[in-house]
Amino acid sequence: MPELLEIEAYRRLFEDRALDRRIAEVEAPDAWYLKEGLGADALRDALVGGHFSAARRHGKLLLVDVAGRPTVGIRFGMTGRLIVDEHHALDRLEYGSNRPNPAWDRVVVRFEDGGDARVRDPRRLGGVILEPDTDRLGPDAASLSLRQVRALVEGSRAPVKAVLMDQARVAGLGNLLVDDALWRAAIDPARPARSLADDEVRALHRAVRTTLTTLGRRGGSHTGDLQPQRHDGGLCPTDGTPLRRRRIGGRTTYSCPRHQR
DNA sequence: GATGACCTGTGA
DNA sequence: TCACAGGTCATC
Repeated sequence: MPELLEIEAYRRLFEDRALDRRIAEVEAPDAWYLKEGLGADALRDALVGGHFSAARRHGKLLLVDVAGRPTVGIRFGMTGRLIVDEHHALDRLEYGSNRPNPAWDRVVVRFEDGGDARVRDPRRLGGVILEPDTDRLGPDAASLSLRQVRALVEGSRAPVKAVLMDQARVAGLGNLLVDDALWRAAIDPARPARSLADDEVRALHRAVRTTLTTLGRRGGSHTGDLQPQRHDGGLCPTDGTPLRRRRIGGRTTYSCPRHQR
């Protein structure tokens, strides 16, 4: 599913290929996909005749600026993809369908030059918003400071995993990235956040950075060390211990009962 | 803060 | 045929 790393890949694709092209037409056949009262007509009015001037990202939210017009926000849910002129940002998407099916195109922006940018989302869990509000998102996980990690875990008795996945506290981390980061930090995902000692907070901060750079280099959230072991009988890549499977923060969680404490 | 609903393709 | 995947939101 798209987490911070995938959205960043979408952002780069958009920046590389969709900027400064005059928008001729907008198709939004799925009214469900337009959020917060936005209608197909309003989206069309906001875009047609303009051009995209920048692509930004905050957590898992992609923000595309339109020169002199309102910004468009795109959320990709867990199966959403961005396609520009038949170019995909990713080879495959974990848990998403990798079959091409134009019926899953929820929003298509056609450029005057004949190309287009489209959001393809089989499961319709994503959505497009006009002038999205980013105030309710925490700091972006890609530039998280040690001080911010300290503030994050301070005072919360929720499982540290739930805290890391709470987009209001820190934006961009999803189930897979969090499991991999906690595995790297050797911290049990179920630990109350505020029970972390200072050296564990440091380890967590380091682990989030390492996870993002390492998996980013490998090509996405699904390239984690834990990923091949996310199944019955999966083993810890460090010490070979059978992994534990639980539900924490409402999500399936894999962790090593031996070295994650 | 935890839980279930939303949505639907996939694989057993 | 059905459990399962999980980002987000409403509700408890």
